[in-house]
Amino acid sequence: MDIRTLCLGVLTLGDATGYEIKKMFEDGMFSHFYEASFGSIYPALNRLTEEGLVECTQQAQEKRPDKKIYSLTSTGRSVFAAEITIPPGRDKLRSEFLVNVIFSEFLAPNQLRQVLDERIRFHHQQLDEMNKKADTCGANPARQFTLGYGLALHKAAAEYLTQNRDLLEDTSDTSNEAAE
Amino acid sequence: MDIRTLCLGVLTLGDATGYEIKKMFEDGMFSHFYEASFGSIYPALNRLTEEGLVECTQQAQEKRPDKKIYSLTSTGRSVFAAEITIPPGRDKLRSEFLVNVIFSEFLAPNQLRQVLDERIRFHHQQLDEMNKKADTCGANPARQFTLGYGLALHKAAAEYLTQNRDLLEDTSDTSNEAAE
DNA sequence: GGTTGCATGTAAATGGTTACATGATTGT
DNA sequence: ACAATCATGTAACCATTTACATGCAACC
Repeated sequence: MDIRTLCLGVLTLGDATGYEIKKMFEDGMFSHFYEASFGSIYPALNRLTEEGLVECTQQAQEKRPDKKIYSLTSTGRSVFAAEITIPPGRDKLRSEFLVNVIFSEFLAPNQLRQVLDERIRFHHQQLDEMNKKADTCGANPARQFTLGYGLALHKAAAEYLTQNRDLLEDTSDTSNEAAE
Repeated sequence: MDIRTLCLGVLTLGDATGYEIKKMFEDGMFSHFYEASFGSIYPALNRLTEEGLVECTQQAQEKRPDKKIYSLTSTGRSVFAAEITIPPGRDKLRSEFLVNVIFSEFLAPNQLRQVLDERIRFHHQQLDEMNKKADTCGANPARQFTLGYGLALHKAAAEYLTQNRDLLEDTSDTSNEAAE
């Protein structure tokens, strides 16, 4: 699944500009499980327009570039509907954090502590953010579900890290003794 | 963090061939949070050899290509040690599953059911695999920790999905009534 | 007789990011 | 004064995947 398809998906929720779509990946709905930069979104929208899957109505603005409001065409909608029925592939994850953990013997104790502190702080921050969003998303069950999913996982992660970090940190402490 | 660095990391654990490194990403230690194909590993090892970060001793084999056993040089080890102290970037995730969930109104009820069933099955399978590995990894606290982390997250995910799938599925059922 | 495992590699295509270019407005 | 927000876009670069090429051995 590429950015092109994701853009179609976003537009099923209502018309939007490229800039607004970017925000969905930055703060919005998708921010927790997908990323996309301007450099991929704008070309995607242009290509989708050429292919007739979206339409674009230009809206002149005084001192800024014209705002280009994209909307899904009926072709676009059915292309997306077809795309979304393809069984989802595996999640793709790259976690530098877990690489750090696996190779934590290479880290000084205070560095490891910092990495773990920061990670736990991050999970708590995500929990806060998601709790705030939970009110906003009202009666949409899909958004409630994904938010709940995010909450459940960040909570589990934060708890695991808090409760088990000593497994990692005790060893670095005792490695002097253990080596002797 | 690129495959090059990951290869250095793997080699800190002992000498290995490209083929063996690939297996680490397929079944081994890294399989749960990183992926890599031959097309990235072999060129990475060649480049690392050119740069003097790894060494390669060829081992002739009768009816197969020579086995190339790579080992870390001291330069390689210190380059890796430096690399690993860089604070980890954010996890990069792309979850087609969650895209499916967000846009689940586009799925027929039985398709959605299948997607959720499959996902729950997947988490249980991962739990099984990790439980099996837990015995194998003996006294290495870093591996125990990452495995425990994986177990905690897959468990939380499986539970959340099992307990809350009706949030998604009830709506598709009642959408006929709600629309009327 | 077909698939899996062993073992290496390359070339093309993919799909993205980063950095640049432009520029007013609003908030700190 | 400086950063952030709004708003679009391009070009160079990057890392990686996919598909191909080779080929025997062991298992089912």
